[in-house]
Amino acid sequence: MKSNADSFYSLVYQITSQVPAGRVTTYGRIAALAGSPRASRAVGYALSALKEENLQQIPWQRVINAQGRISGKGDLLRADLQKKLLEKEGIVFDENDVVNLALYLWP
DNA sequence: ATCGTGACGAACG
DNA sequence: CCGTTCGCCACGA
Repeated sequence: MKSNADSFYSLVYQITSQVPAGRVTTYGRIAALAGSPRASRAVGYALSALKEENLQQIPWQRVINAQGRISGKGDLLRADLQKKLLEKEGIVFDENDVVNLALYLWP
């Protein structure tokens, strides 16, 4: 059986909320957990729809791409904020602003 | 139902 | 490192 009131968006938010501090996950990973391993684009689309209210309750900053890098397309301010928030949680970036997913990837 | 769009992913050069 | 190309999926008009 499938979820009823939970759209793909809600599912993405639910999963994102489960990511603990000090860890990160990728769009593709969330898509897989949501039941669609190839819906990575849809995941990013869902997070882009987040409003200020949601930003307070959802750790969107812990979601990065499979290359361990921040996307924040069209909004570099948001990308800079994301990096700061992650570093604050203990995440370390290398000289190229890339995170070692082998160390922080969740689940 | 069809089309355009997008915080993606992997493969190539 | 960068840019390009193709494929995948969900959503709104």
